[in-house]
Amino acid sequence: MTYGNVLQALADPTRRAIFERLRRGELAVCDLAEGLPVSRPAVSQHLSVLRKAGLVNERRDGVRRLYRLERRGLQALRVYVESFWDDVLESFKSEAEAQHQKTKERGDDSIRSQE
Amino acid sequence: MTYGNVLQALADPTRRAIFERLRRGELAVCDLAEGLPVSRPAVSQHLSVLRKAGLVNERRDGVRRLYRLERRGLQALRVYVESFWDDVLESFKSEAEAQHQKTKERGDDSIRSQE
DNA sequence: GGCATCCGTAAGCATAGACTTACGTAAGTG
DNA sequence: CACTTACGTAAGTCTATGCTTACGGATGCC
Repeated sequence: MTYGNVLQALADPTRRAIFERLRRGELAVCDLAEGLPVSRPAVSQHLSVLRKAGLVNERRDGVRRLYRLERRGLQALRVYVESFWDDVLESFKSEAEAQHQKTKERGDDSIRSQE
Repeated sequence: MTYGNVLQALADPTRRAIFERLRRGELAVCDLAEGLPVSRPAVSQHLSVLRKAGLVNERRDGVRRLYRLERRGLQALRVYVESFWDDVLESFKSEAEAQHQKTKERGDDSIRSQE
């Protein structure tokens, strides 16, 4: 269960649709299936992938199985993205400073010309 | 350029390796290729996908092309994940309260038995 | 001009994976 | 016990896509 699995799980549009549908609360497989353009077994297979990625949880209720969101997967992705985001901001910061330095040396201010 | 494209772009392990290599700063295609288990054209194709997802930027330097991280793609993913994260926390919060309520009604405290 | 380097793209191939239908199983209902 | 409902899984098909080799264009150097 790493962010790699999470990214791969959320890469598929159908799987994202399922995932986002669970945002409002737990749902059974048959309820998830209707409204989606794929068959119920397809939904089951997608749920299996989401579960292995730590994005989804299972709960039995009689003959039905209620699926709901799980924190672990999303948390793993969150940590990955945030740490990356810090690095990106930092690199842009130092880059901007270097650019500013160059500009001062040349004595012009046409940085925005390439935007 | 949506978070869907970003997720799909980062789902591939090779593409993630390229992306993470650019964390330390800009690199040319040939520099990116060595150390990776794929050919240089493959790297070019991956870079094309990353660029279309808004994750990567291009800059020419003589005969070389230097690639560096771009904020747009990662920012789109960040917004998506964070908004989702808020919802997940909220749903867990209300769920915990409901569970607590039930516990009080039954007069026991064995919530943790299923962990 | 002639040559080398760096790169993107086209074409073809092979595997991953998303989907379907068919089937077996578990739980509820009469 | 029959019957229904809800679900997972197996098997097979077909498309998407990641990879390779081959090629052509752009830039720099002599």
